[in-house]
Amino acid sequence: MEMRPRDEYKEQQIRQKAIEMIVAEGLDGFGINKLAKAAGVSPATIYIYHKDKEELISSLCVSVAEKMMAFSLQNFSPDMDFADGLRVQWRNRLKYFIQCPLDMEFIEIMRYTHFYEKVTAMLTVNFSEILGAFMRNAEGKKQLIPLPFEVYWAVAYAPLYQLIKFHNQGNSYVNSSFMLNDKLMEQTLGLVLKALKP
Amino acid sequence: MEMRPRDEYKEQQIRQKAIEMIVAEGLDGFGINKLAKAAGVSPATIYIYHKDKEELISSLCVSVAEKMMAFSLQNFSPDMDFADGLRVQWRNRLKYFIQCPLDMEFIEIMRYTHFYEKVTAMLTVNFSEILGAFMRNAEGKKQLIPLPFEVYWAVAYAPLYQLIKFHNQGNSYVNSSFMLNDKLMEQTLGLVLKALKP
DNA sequence: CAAATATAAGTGAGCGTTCGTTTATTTAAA
DNA sequence: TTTAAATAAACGAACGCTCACTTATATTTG
Repeated sequence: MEMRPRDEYKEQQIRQKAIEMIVAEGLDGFGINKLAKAAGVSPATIYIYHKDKEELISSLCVSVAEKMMAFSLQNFSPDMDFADGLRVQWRNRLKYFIQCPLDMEFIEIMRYTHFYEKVTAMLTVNFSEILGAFMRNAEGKKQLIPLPFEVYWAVAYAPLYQLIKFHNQGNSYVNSSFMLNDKLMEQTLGLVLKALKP
Repeated sequence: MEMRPRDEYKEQQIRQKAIEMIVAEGLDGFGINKLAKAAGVSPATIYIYHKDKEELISSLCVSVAEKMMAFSLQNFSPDMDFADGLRVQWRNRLKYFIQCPLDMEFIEIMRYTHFYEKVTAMLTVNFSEILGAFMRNAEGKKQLIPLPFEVYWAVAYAPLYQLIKFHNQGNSYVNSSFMLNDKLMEQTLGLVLKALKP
């Protein structure tokens, strides 16, 4: 006298198709009934796994952000040499965006919605502890100019994200077909290190 | 036998409240009936000035982008010295975001919707001509390392946008209250110039 | 110089549709 | 048989948008 087990594949499809739909059509083009059709389930099935639309999207944000952070910190330690540590982080983010391009775009869309507060709250804990420590260590070793955290972050990471943006939208302001590769990343990282080293 | 003149204030209110609403609640929280109430007009009045919801939003994107570009190119010329030219651009963008913070956030929200294609098309024309020329001139004068346009852009502008982002959301990953000011901007610009100069 | 007229601005009510969500029922594993 | 998963159908609410109508203004008319 036991219960019928959940079909994990269905929940997986719901999550996958939801991200695809939001990336393709934006948050305003996203709907529960549409999602149900795309995922091949009944609308009511979605409500077995999620309280409501709000909670579904929040849940997606959190799980994607967790995956991104796990990627980002692979083979990384706060006491690495500055140039090595920054290179590892850049490589990890590039690897993540090549392996999960939809996730990257999904997070960028969410950044300007009220959902992002939950992501920020999570990222703050980890990034402030680990990356804050990395920054302070590098400063101590005289491998990094002492800077306010925001200035450091803006110079150290924003250029990479901009390159990824150009890549994702397939073009920049002048090139009609831009593709990010290892050589371009390495060149940009070189400039950033030049800026940040004493 | 003449006509009743349009009340320009009404159209102005429609546009203003639309931007406020989208910034506050996102594209999915935006609606024609809600907008009509906020602007103090009838829903039907909106359709005197705009074909439909799509055209209204497109029109907002274009006019905001035009205003932003006009700001951005004030007192700027492609044949300025590199450091001076870049400083003028940074100052202009900062001035714009202080003077029109809603516009800035509006554009950022729109960046990840299908409306942004129209903005990109417009920006491409101007930015590629004027800023492309600025970059080539600076290279010719040996004031800028020769770089692919995307790498240049990512290093030269992305850090400023990141600082503005931190400011707009009121906090970064570690600071619970971050405010961008001239001194921080100048410090960051210094790093960027260091990276880009030969 | 009113009063009448023509024109377009502007509106309230409500159309048909789509939305997020729920209910009544069936299906499948234990 | 029991339990929960899963669904098809349908709900009220909210949506974008339109229609029949009123209001305001510039001109023409007497």
